[in-house]
This record gives sequence, structure tokens and C-alpha cells, in this order.
Amino acid sequence: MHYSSFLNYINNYIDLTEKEIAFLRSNTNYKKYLKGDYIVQQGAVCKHTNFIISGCTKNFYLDQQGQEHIVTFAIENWWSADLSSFITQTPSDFNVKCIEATEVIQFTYQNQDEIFQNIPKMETLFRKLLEKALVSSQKRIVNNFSLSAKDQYLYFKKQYSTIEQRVPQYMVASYLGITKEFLSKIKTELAKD
Amino acid sequence: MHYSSFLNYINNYIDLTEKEIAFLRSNTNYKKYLKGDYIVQQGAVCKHTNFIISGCTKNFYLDQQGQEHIVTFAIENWWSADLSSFITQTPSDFNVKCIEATEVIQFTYQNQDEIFQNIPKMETLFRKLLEKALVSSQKRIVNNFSLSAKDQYLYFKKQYSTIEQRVPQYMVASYLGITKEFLSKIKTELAKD
DNA sequence: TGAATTTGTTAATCTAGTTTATTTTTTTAT
DNA sequence: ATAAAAAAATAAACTAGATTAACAAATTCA
Repeated sequence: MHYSSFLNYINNYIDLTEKEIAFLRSNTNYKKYLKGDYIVQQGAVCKHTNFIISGCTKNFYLDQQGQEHIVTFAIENWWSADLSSFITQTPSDFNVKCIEATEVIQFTYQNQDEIFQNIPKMETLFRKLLEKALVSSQKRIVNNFSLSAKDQYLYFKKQYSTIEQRVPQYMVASYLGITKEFLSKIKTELAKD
Repeated sequence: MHYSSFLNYINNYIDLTEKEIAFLRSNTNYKKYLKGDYIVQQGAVCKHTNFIISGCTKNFYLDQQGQEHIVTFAIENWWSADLSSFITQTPSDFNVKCIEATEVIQFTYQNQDEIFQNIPKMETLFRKLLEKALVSSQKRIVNNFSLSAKDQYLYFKKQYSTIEQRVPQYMVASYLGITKEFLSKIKTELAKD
């Protein structure tokens, strides 16, 4: 039953036979994390790609001064991993930590490989997901260039209103690359209108 | 003969049969652009993914004030397109322009589709390229967060020394998201050591 | 229920990077 | 070779956002 939302998600993109579904189940596993648990720790290899069934994670990085910088959030029906560490199977520069209790479907690197070999449609799906992820990553770089902190916040709010409502404000500031004090200032200014 | 560097490149990743090579040739085409030519124009659909045989391109965007922001450069053995427009086949927000005379191998969206259907190894190759591109895009976001303009410049110089030598300094500044005046200041400071 | 911890606000001061404007150097085309 | 155009440097005034510090709310949990 853990698989229903995962299979629904897949079903939005491709049709799988019963046999393929069985193969997918036997090459993945379900796991539940508590709030505060780490899925990936800086310095360790990222063993899994995770499809989030429920919950919320942050992918972040600690700079030389020990300051946390959030690179991405992920919620239900999103994917969460440190891609760099996962694809090279080398130690990660990032942490993935649960902001809420989080249920996931996990693929190891070998799982993924076997799935792609046996169900080519799945590789096509992943290619398309990667394309979209790259587009939104590039969009974020562009926004960083050309929008003020205020406009970046408004864009985030518009795009990810669900996330904004679920995570503390200082994490939004970290995601935007500004201080929590400055985000607070922006919000009081916006409230004036 | 135009194809040799392209086929060499492919050959670094996967083995193709003679038949597959023939299929690839018949589903792509060679094109030569002059310095200053646009490969993609803001507002038009990006018709092709381009593999660069020789030359150099910039992928950029004009903001509301008409200011140019360079998102990526591309040189020999790299890929160049506006991915967002290409995958959705909708008008582009970006321009791709040749900084030098540039020779490319072009795939249309249909070409790509047929190639992936007939040569699954090619889809695997593209998936892996997308993974790498996403990793370096995320790396750039992280650098933007945590490095000073000076350190971002040094990182760029280290990673892309060939590009730094080929493009004017004001384009490097645009890529870094700083003004040309400030980059000039950084360089004179660095020269003091 | 209330003490401890986490999260958010306000305000003064500071700084990295921008803007504007002028000058110098390099490149391009004739 | 040289004039015109493009690119780079320099410097003063300015601003978006950071830093520091003190305080106020809201959560958490014994």
C-alpha cells in the first residue's frame, strides 16, 4: 500500500504492465524517517535516490564558517538525493535532512541501473525529469542574476507556496541566499501594501 | 568528414555499430554559423540541440532594463541549446549567439526522439549528460551563495581557463553576475600579489 | 504550567558590489 | 597605417543587503 502514490505518479507519465510494476517493487524499498533524521550526510556516499511519498526534506551545505545554505527543498511527489554523490558514488558535499517525518521509496544505484535496463520507459521518464530539473535550476540562476531579493522572495512564494507554509522563515531565507533579518525586513515592507 | 569529432566524442561513452552511425548521420545535420549569428533568438522556438564541432557560443537573456546576462558559454565538444524551449517546443526566453564562427551538428526534437527509440544507448548517454549538467548547475548556485565575487572569478578561471582566454572580459563579468567595472577592480587587486 | 529552546523582529552600523562618468588601451576595418 | 569602434581601467558617490545586538513571540516538552 506504501507504493500507491508512487505508482500513481509513475502512471502520470508512462504505462507499466503488471510484470513491470512487480519488477519495480522488487527493485526498490520503502523507508520511513523521523523529523530531524538525515537521509544523506556530508562526507558519506549518497546511496539512494528517494521518491517522497509524504513529508519534506531540505538539501543543504555547510560553508567554511559553518553556515547552512539550502540548495533545494523536496515534498510529496518530488525526488530527493544528492545527485552528484549518487551518480559518482563518491562522498557527498551536501546533507539531506527531514524537516518533517518523511516516507520514501528508495532506489540504489544498482536498482536504478537494472530498472533502466529492464524497463527502458523508466529511463525515458528519468531523462525527462532531469531535463525539467535542469531547466528550473537554470531558471534559478537567472533569477539570482536579475531579481532583487524581494522579487526572488515573491517568485519563491508564487512557485512554492506549499513549501513556504511548511518550513520556518529562516530556511526560506537560506534558500534565497539572504539573511533571515533581511527577509523579515522584506516581509514587513510587503505587508505595508 | 564534418562528423569525425562528433563521432569521436560519442565513442568516448558508447560503442556504435556502422548501422547505428549511419542512422545517426541521417538524423542530424551539419551547419556553419558566422561570428555574431544567432542560433536561437528570444521569442522563437529553439528548433535544435547543437553539438559544437568548433567555435564558441553564449546563451544569454535580456532583462527588463535590456541588460544582457550570460547563463552559459559553450565550446568544442559541448552541447548548446535553450533546453527549456527545446523540450517544450515553445518560444524561448534566451538567445544563443556565436561569439566565434561556429560549426555544429544539429538534432531536431523529432531527430532526437527517433534516435532514442532506435539507439537506446544514445538515450542513456543523454541521461548521463543531463545528470552532469544538473550537478554543475547546482554547483553554480552553491558558489553564488557562498563565494565572494573574487572567489567566483577564481573558480571560473580554474574551471574554464580556455573560455576565459577566448571571450571578452565583460562577458565573463556578465556570466559571473557582476559588473565589468567590478571585475576589472578584482583583477587589478589580484595582480598585486 | 512554565522554563527552555526555537523562531521572528527591529534598528544601527557596515561593506561588497553598483552606478555614473571619464580616460586609456586594444581591436577592427579601410 | 590610421581612424573608428570596442573593450578595459580608474575613481567617486551610492545602495542593497550583511552584521551585530537586543528583544519579543511562538513552540516544545518536562
